[in-house]
Amino acid sequence: MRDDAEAARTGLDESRIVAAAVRFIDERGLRELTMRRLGAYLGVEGMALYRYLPGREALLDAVVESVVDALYRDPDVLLEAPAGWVDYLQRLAHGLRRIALTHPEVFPLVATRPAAAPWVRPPLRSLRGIESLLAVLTAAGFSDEHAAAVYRAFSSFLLGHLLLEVSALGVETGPVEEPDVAPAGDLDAYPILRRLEPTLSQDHAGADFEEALETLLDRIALLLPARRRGGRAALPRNGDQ
Amino acid sequence: MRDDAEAARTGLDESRIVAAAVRFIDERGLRELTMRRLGAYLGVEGMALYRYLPGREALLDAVVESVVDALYRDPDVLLEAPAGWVDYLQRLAHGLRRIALTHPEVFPLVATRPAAAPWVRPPLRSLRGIESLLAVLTAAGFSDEHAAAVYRAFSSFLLGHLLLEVSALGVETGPVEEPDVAPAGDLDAYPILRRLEPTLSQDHAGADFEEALETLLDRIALLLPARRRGGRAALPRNGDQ
DNA sequence: GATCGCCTGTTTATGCGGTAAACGGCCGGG
DNA sequence: CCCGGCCGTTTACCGCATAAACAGGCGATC
Repeated sequence: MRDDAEAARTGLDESRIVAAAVRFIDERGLRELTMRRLGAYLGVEGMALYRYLPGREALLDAVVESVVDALYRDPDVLLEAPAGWVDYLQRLAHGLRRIALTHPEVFPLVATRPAAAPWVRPPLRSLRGIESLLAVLTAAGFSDEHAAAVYRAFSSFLLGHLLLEVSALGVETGPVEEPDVAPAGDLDAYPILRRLEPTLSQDHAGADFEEALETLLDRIALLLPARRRGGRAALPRNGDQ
Repeated sequence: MRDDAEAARTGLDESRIVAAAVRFIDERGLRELTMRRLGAYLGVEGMALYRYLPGREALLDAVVESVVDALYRDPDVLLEAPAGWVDYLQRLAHGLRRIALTHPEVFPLVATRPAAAPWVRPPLRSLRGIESLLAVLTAAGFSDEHAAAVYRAFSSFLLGHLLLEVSALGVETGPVEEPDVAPAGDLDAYPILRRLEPTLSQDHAGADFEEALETLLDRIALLLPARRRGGRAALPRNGDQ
């Protein structure tokens, strides 16, 4: 059924399969992903994938790893030679945010798939990435305990903000949607919500992310002895409305 | 096949089904939940559930709603008559954390299921809850924009912290686990990780949550004119190590 | 250059999942 | 006493993940 011309284009391979899965999810959503459909997407029967992957779960793990590892291939992020811990955390945060926004259908997987070890905190899932983060922090003068605390705080920050940002993009809604009665028409019982609805619908994701990131960095800087803060976290001015 | 004695215990009902689903998930995990299995759990054929629910998705939605609404049935949370916005946010945060820890297998559902409206930010999923939150904030003197900003910041905070806390409980791991070679034995390539592993494995979730909550509340208080802050967010002392 | 074995993708088959539709018994009102 | 409707059951369908048997082409060996 499948002959020469097709076969040339085919040429399976784990990395090709995973890349196709990522594109498939980006295009059609995670819930559409099926072994058979991914096979068809690659011009192949579904069962062919099992020659390269043990099963569907392994495929999803590989998808997550592939997407997260893009951080270390991104020239803008270059996590290996950072100019100080602040710069490092900023690049890390922006790099992960870029990944989340590039693959909004994949990101929930990055965020919620069970981790390899209990201390691996999504969305920072790569051992190499965590090692690198902790190395930068301890080199910058954070104690082991503080480095661990920063890692925890940073991962919570990223998970909360990015998961909410991508979910606001309307990810994962089924194929056809039912406008039902009216879009957001049942707010009559909730007067404040009704009044604030336009305000709530405004997109502040970028600015919120930046502001929360800066605040977190300031808070982290306070863990360091004053002389090593690099100008960060001077006395906060009060009443800045 | 199923006769009198059994039938007496049966007596289906949407709320009974949803409650059973919550218990089922708590006991066996989300991935074990199946219409047929839930039926069996209730002493009934799987198809019987379809008389009360349109389908599996609707069941999951109802599970989420049921778990979240427990907030408003909890006498410790009493969100209707709060003593000030700080107290309100603290009760809300602690109430949700209690829910997350009581139903760790359900919480990822609360956190990631597509919301009814784009401005509904998990894990705060109930219109009533959001209305109440916004009412308290605006009554306390926050502008509409600030109230919305607080809502956004608070939901990000809760989502990040609670999702990570429950996922650290080892939720959703398959039935049998493969210790494979050794538990966390492949750290040889990551010396800092290896050194910090005991530190990272310590459980700081409760203290981290409290500290991040207090910090967030301080930051929120700065949005108010100084006279309305209720003693919160005085000038932060510097260098508190 | 012919043969053989392996690598790769295909076919076939099993069991389970969600769900539609037809079914049948029981119960309360006429 | 009958009958309609409510409720759970049965039967049936299709798609999914996956195991296992299969086939064809291609390169290595003689």
